[in-house]
Amino acid sequence: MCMTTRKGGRPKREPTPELLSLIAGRFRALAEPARLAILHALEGKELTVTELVEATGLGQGNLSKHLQQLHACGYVSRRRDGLFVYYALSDKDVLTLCEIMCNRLEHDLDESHKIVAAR
Amino acid sequence: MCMTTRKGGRPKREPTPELLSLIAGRFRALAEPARLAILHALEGKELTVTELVEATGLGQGNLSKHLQQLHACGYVSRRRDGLFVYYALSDKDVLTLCEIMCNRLEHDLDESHKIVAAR
DNA sequence: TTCCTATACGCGCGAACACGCATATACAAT
DNA sequence: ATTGTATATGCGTGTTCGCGCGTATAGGAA
Repeated sequence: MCMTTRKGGRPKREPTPELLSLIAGRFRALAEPARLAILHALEGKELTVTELVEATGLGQGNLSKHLQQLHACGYVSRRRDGLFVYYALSDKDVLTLCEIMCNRLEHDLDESHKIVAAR
Repeated sequence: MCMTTRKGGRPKREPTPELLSLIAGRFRALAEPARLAILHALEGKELTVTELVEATGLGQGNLSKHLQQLHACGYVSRRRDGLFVYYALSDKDVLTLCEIMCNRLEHDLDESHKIVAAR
């Protein structure tokens, strides 16, 4: 894990329960298909809530709540322009996280397929 | 996100709801302080369930269930030796994921601290 | 066999959460 | 002011999930 050995012999921070909860909360924000769909829709472009409603098929109220969570975790940024609020990805790490997870999934699904194919 | 543009102009796979659910499920397995504590305890060494009970302070039954989830996602591996079952990290990516998340958290907390200190 | 230890599993409760719906707020236009 | 549009927020409900407790299963020792 990340919080054990800091390179260079610096003080190793044992993960307190509070720290673990914070990290878990960040993962939890990504543990929902609807929010992943939002992040995917925002890849590359900046979108308003209404555009996100169309892109994801979610209800407006529901979508707005998901956006609050993503914003609270710092995954997306908000910009108001008149009536519209534009959301955009504010963290490039989140794409890396999803990519790693996706590669893992691909790998595992390939293995499952091999097992089925091998019989 | 990972499932949009495949380098080399290969067919871009639009994320189906099922795929998003699978990815979300993988993140959800990491969205729990208890499971993060387990992964942290397993870093570097292989431990039995009883050792993990001592290391994490979790109840045995509860811990066993968490281990099932981590195993189902492929994060940990199992090895039986007599009465004991040894668990170990089976995926190096999970450490990368936690490290990225931890760095994000550090960065955000630093910014929060700056805001407090600047006033 | 019987007994003991280690691990897994089933049940019930309470908390957290996603969703739909209604309503409130923010801003622009007239 | 009023009206309309865009976004946010509160409520009620159903579901998921973490946890504690008891019990079942697996394996070893006597």
